[in-house]
Amino acid sequence: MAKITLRLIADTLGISVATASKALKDYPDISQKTKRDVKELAATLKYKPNSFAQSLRNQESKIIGLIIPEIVHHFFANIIHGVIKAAEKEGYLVITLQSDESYENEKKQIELLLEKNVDGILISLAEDTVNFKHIKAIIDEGIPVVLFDKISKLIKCSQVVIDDRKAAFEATKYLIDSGCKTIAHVRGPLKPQTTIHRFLGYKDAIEAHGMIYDKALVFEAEHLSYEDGRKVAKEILASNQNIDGIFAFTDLLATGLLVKLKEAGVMIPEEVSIIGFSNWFLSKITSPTLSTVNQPGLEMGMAAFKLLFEELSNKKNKVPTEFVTVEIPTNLVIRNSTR
Amino acid sequence: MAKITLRLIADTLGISVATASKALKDYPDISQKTKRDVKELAATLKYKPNSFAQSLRNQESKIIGLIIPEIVHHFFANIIHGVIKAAEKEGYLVITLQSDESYENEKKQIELLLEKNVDGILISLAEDTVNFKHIKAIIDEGIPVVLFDKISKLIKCSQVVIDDRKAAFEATKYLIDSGCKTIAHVRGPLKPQTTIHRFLGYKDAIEAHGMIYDKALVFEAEHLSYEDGRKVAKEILASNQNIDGIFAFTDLLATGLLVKLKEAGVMIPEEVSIIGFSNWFLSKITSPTLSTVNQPGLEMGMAAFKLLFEELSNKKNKVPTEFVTVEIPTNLVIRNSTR
DNA sequence: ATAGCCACCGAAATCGTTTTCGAAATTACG
DNA sequence: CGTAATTTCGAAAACGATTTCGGTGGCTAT
Repeated sequence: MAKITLRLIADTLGISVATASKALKDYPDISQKTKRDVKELAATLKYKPNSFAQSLRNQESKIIGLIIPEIVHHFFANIIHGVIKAAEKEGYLVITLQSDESYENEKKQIELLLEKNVDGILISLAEDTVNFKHIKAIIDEGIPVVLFDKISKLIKCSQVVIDDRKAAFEATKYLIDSGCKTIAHVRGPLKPQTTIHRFLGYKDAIEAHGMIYDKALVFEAEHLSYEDGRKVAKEILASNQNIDGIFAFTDLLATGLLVKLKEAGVMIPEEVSIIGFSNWFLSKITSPTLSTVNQPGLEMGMAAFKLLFEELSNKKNKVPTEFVTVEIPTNLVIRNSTR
Repeated sequence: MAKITLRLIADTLGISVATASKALKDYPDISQKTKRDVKELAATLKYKPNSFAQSLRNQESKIIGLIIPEIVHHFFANIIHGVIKAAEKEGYLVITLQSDESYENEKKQIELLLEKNVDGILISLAEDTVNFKHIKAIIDEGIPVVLFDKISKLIKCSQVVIDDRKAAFEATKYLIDSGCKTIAHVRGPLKPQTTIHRFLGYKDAIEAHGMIYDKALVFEAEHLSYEDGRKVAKEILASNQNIDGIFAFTDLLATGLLVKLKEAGVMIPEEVSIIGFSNWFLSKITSPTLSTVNQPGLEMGMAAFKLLFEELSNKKNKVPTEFVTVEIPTNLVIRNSTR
């Protein structure tokens, strides 16, 4: 069976390709009858315009790229879902790529996406990425880029973030308000920029409530893993500081802390309150269930696409885009690991 | 700045577009000098072939589609990762779409992918999908399709699966071998076809080891949720059957069971052994940690792409493909919820 | 009859790359 | 020197859809 092209439709109807094309797109200079005929035939033949030809002609692919550090990750999976969902609504499809937190991969993958002529790119920066030339280069080429979550203020483009500092402040404040007197913070390694923000939020809250910030109450986990949560729990137990509240950098750490402390006979939350960060799936199934800060991945993904979409539309209409930074609100999810 | 096209390169070098094109692709009928010149200029101008034009000419997009029921899901996230990884190696990019377990969405999304002229499609069928006309239709159109995980034997194409029945058999056998005398099975709703296979594996194992299959030991969870795991745990407690081993349809159910039983004072695994299915992330952080069947998503994703890639290559070389069903081996992961 | 004005339609250029086929230029060889 | 065999190149035809810019032909108004 032959391919269904405009040519075929035109020939069987005895009209020109141009007329057929215009009929399908409701050009005003085509008679009603011709339009009907063309549309009918197109429908019965199940004509699908060849996207390559369309893209070549219109210089747009209706495909966007999405680069994230890690796919198998509750938060990023939510991001992917949000992006795909929002994109589908506007007729865009999404090519997803994983950078593995590597700058080199990130660079390579941007190339791959550009080779496929995606209309725009959504990126959450890899931990390794300290140099932004590769991002700036594509922006200069006129390809719209929107950054989300792992962003850099040094890059001039629209961004989607949460206010880590404020969220950390709220979490710590909750511990204080619920009666904790000696509150520890378990932070992550230096690499993710969020580490410092959440730490500062913790410090802000301590100091804003008449308590004294004490360096000895800040513990560092080498990796953001369950195992390292357990390790830090041991340190906390050994430190003999009467800690009765812990704000952990992320749920996974918090879970490690929680389980290890429980194993050591500590009552959660009666003796020690624990609050995590991200609201991963697992926080619903620890025992006790984990209080945490909800980091809304779905909303962030959707917001990121919307920004990109606007920029794409502006570009088509030759309207300049002014870059904005959208902040997605977080919220405390109080469960049973806090008083 | 003007676009970098072959035309531009050809003009500045005073040669024809045809020659420039051939020089870049090392055609034997181009002199070394010309090749050098063209390649050099292309490099300094950062020439990137326009993929639309290439696709239009070559009738291939080097993009494949991936449709899964749910992105935010540990197993499927692994699948996505595997597919993307394997595809990237062969120069393919992946458009991912989520069917939300809906047949209608699945149909629509296949259309979207076809409109974008993907070279092939990878699908894990939605629960709602009982009719396979839409899949057969695209196969008949000559678009390679590979099914994985949620498959149907009624569709003639390559598939990637695990042997649910065998895996369930092994899991139940482990319970028996470790001394359990009264083993319950918590199954899911009827919709996922795997429900029946895992149930049969359980039954096989019971009967193969001189035990008597007892319907009263099979509990049905309405949804595959943590909450429903807890609900079933209550039923189990109320049933007074001296159950000392449970094989659950999936880790989430198992976790609900585990937590609720523990809350009720049951010692895990001393009094009741529990084994789940899938080896989700959460099985590493329950307490006790959960024994389970590892369902290797990454490998399945990679295998699925490889099958598709072979079929794509065959198609290019006009070699017919014979469809195969690849079975990815599962393995027991014994942790602390079993004796 | 001529001009003016519609309503419809189509030829052709364009998007950028690939590949066939033939032509030109050069070399080899009897 | 003439002919054959190589090299080396380019014109042109795809691949399909879109859109501009003119055409027709038919009708009305003067």
